[in-house]
Amino acid sequence: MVHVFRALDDETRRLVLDELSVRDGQTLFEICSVLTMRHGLSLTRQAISQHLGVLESAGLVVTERRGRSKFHYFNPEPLAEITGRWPTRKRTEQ
Amino acid sequence: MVHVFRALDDETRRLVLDELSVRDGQTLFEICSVLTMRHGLSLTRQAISQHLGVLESAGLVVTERRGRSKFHYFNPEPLAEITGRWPTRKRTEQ
DNA sequence: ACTTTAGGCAAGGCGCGACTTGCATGTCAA
DNA sequence: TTGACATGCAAGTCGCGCCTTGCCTAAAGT
Repeated sequence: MVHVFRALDDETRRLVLDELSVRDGQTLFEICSVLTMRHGLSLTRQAISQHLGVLESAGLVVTERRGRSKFHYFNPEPLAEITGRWPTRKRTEQ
Repeated sequence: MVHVFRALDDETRRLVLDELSVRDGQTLFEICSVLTMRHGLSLTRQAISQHLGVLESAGLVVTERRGRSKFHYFNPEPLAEITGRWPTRKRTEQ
């Protein structure tokens, strides 16, 4: 089980979440190609796969397998832990 | 300049923000002792100092120096980057 | 059955971040 | 000014995370 904060501490994983926000339910290869085309990333398929594993372990991505394809969906629920941990207020006067 | 996501990817730094949320404007030694007492941490003063440096570099902590003391204040503003990056909606149907 | 396609598993390299140790700087009190 | 207090700087160790390479499993097409 990977912590949400650690999952978000990587620009590639954040870009993956960006992409899934635009178009949900993409496969590994689709994510690979769109990351290469639109963001100039040159990573191997395994690298992206490991990133997706981290995101899934953190609960930020849920998957569904159909045949030989695996579809990835963005799940924003764990983000609530971040927004709820600290009160969003202005700093107090000293 | 440290990224907000990286600054938050450390339980010690998150505890520091927790403590500053409870009582703002603490010095390095105060943070050290309260982390040791209340959270069972056994870190050196330098370790905590480096953590505070990361938080300050990320903009999550602002400081003010008076004499030989340095006071640390929690600044929640950078957290907006997290909450604003991804839409908080339920996942679409496939 | 054979090939192609989509993905998984495991080991290794490599760099960076967390932490420590030691010394230096600057401030306040007596 | 001398000593104690609060913090800063720098080098070094060590573990872990990111990425690659290589091989394997399984589903679909022909």
